[in-house]
Amino acid sequence: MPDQPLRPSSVRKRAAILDAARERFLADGYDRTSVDAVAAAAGVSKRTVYDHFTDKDGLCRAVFQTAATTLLDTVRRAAGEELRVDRDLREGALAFARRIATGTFRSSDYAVVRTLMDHGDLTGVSPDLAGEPERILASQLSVLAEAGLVRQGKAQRTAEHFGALTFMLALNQPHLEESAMDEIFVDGVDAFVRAYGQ
Amino acid sequence: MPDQPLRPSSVRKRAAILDAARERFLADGYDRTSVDAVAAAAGVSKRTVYDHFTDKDGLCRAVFQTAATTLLDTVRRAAGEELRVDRDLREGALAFARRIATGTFRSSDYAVVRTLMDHGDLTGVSPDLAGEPERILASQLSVLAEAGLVRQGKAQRTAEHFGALTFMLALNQPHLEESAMDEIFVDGVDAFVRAYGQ
DNA sequence: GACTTTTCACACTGCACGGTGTAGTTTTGT
DNA sequence: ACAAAACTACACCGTGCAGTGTGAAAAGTC
Repeated sequence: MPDQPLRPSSVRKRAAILDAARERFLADGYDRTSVDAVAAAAGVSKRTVYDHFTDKDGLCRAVFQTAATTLLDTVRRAAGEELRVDRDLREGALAFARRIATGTFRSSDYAVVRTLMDHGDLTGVSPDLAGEPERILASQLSVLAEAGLVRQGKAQRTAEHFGALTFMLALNQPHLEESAMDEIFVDGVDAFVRAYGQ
Repeated sequence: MPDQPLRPSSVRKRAAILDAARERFLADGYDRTSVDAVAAAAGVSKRTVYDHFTDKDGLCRAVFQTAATTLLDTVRRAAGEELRVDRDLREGALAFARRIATGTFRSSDYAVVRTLMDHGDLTGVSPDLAGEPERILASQLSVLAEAGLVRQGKAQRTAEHFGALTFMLALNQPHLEESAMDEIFVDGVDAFVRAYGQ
């Protein structure tokens, strides 16, 4: 089965469409974004969009899939590498937050996932991705808790609180300067450490 | 100027349209909600909708206006009456959260405001309502801070953290049971008191 | 250079929906 | 009872947009 349509230009165009779609979806929302607009933004014929993705919903699913994958990957890696038992909690938590921000905010993956989540039929795309980042974080926080660095208790809730004090707050603020975002993280981590550190 | 169209039925229909619109907007989003659907849900002719509100955007603004007004009113009253210097912080904060929930979640005012905020031209409807609840809360927290009940510092940020740990978390959870929501509030207030109480 | 795949421009269909016009019917105040 | 105001049913227009068909051009492969 040599059904590998790996024409390099094809791959490039596909990526361009995905990028443009993510950008447009994020800026204008799924409904307000026309496929024509995506095609134009990608510098591609509208027909080509439909050649790569069966319909608008399929395009949406692909964008979501991509963003979700890199998001989860970033969270997993950052959690494992920054939230260590041999490190000061405040320091590690702040580094974690910053890594998520630079790794997913810049490419808008986090925001895109939140934006497209309820919109469209993402059923089956990523099995209950909702709350998955928190679950990953919770599992790592459990490790820290057993080492006595973090207050014992509901790990899931602890993770939710961390996310609320940092990412959620940052995402709910539109037009955010780099410095303002970092201030949110510093303050959020500060409050988190006071509430959950020991 | 006898330009008072205060026909009682007219008032009732107007309210019915507003209610139906809020419900539909919240369930399906602004774009996915057709005026026909609102009219049907309100048990009213489509033409009547356009008689009361010039266009879909006007309807949106009216819904937003209404929700925002009751939201701010509820926050203001609850903050003044529950967050008092002669009361235990945890107790007051929990009562505050619960009052906001029963006062605005049940009628979806909080969620509606957040949903319609970016959508449509709300310019001039409510001058920078974004963050206004937090500002009210911040001002009340300042009072508590001066009484030594709450950690001194950026009052605005403190308010944001309270909101993040309670309302934001509750709103981001769809299909929330009454008991689950209360648990979120209890845990959130708990964390808040540890981080900001003294 | 011959062959295949991919892309493009373009024209076209169908539909959902925002918004209007109108003429008749119901509600309501006096 | 009467007239004004409010409402309804319904037909209608325009538009924006999802999605398709096609045949020719371009890009890439061998």
